[in-house]
Amino acid sequence: MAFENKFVQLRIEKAELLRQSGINPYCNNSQRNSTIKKYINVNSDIANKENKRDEHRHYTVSGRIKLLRIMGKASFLQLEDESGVLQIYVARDNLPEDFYNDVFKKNIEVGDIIEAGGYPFVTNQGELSLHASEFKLLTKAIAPLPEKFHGITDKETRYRKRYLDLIMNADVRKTFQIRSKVISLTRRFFEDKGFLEVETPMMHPIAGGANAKPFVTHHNALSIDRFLRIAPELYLKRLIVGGFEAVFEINRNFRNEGMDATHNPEFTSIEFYWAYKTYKDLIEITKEYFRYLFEHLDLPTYLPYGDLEIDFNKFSEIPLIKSLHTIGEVPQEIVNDKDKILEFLKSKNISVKNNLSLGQLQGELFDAFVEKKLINPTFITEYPVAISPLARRSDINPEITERFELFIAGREIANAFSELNDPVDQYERFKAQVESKDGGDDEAHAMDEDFIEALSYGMAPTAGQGIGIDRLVMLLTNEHSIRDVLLFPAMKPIHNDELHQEEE
RNA sequence: GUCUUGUUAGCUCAGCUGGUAGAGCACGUCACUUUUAAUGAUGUGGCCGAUGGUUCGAAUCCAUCACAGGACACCA
Repeated sequence: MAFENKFVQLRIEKAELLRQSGINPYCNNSQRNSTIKKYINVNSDIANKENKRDEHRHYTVSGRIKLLRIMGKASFLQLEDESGVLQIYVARDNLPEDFYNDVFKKNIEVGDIIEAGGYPFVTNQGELSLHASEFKLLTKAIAPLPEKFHGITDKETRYRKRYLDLIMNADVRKTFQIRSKVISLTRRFFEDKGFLEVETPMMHPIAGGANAKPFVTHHNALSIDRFLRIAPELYLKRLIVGGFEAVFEINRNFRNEGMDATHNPEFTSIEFYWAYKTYKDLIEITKEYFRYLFEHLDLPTYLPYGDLEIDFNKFSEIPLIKSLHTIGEVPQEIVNDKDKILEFLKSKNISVKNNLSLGQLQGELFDAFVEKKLINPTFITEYPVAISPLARRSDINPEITERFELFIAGREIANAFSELNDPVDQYERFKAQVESKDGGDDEAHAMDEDFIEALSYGMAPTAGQGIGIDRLVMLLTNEHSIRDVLLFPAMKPIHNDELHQEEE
């Protein structure tokens, strides 16, 4: 039952007492005329004034009481708004008669949202404060806040009740401010380059554009199932067919897979497509994009990430096959021989699925021996065709594609390629995917004939790229769980009956 | 999915080889007009995650389940 907690009960009683004495505990006529940050900036000169005060100035600030120290006839409280923290000095004799004793001391407590008006002064201890002559309760908090010193540290509570986490942990607010800035800067960067922001469907008849298990939903009026999109790729390419030459979309993708420190069922990515360009141009624009982000976020390009240190000035580039030997230390002579790779993997106790092609095995080698070693930003290029169903073949070597993935701190951050625009080749690759799907690979790409038809009308040579925004923000904020960069990460329901109610 | 560690008051945490449930903060009451996690006195507050088992007796031991953290696997 709601409100059964005894502390909540007590505070509800206080709200009732306030009502009875004519004070609305949820009053909304705020008179705020300054944020706390502005107050602190404007009054930074007070320390140098006579008596360390200026009674001619008057400000009204609002916020949540984070700390309260009642000392008889005077009290100090720490007030926090979005912009900062300010100490308020409240004394009995500066307020209307009986207000301090009957209202303030009895019914105001930590967690309440209040408003205080008064003049700036500096205390004996040297802290700029506000000397209150007006005091108003704006919102009574009936639930007590977590402990004032340790705050809230339990990760489960922090994720399930993010509002509490945000109230108690200023650095968490900071992380999400950076996240917001990254998205806003990303949008501006691409707009300034002449890209058009578009919105493509979230509900797809065929889950395409990536290899992943989709979520399924149902459209009642049409009696058909729809898939939450796993990637916007195929729709964005249709727009290139239609004549838009540079498009991007920043939005959510949904994948019905496991959850861990780097995977949430819904995650945010930017995908952009650029006609008359190749993956080589994407390497350049990616470097430029990172420079732009660091400059506008005002971040040093040498960033710590856990035990690692990442130099965002040091971008390097190496073909996948070459990286197997030079970075992964896989013997040079085996990397192009299926049987020798299988033998090698076996000797390293790495088991792989049966019937993998050479390209897939090279991918396995890369995952096992190279990926984790890529700390500074590294473009791995020239992926095998077998693991790149939507990428254009190299004109020089038809077994590899014009593709790169960007790795930072041992993690994939971006995936890009010159797009496959030969409709017949694309059709054949879909067919190969469908065969491996029939062979048991439930994440293989489905046939999308509508997309093939679109390609048939001709898509200009195009390069396209996807960047995982969540993982990028993790890098920039030194966070090691995707849940720490998602305001409301996916959580299992706490109670069993919630979990199974759908089945009944 | 596997392994592993957790789950005790609103919050942060103790609780040893099984023997009446503990502290700090918060909250109540009292004192205190320049404090800084204010201070001093005093008091209230528990389905010990859930269900079974072992035992004279379980927060503690065992099993199962739920949720969470970490690692691994999967997800190119």
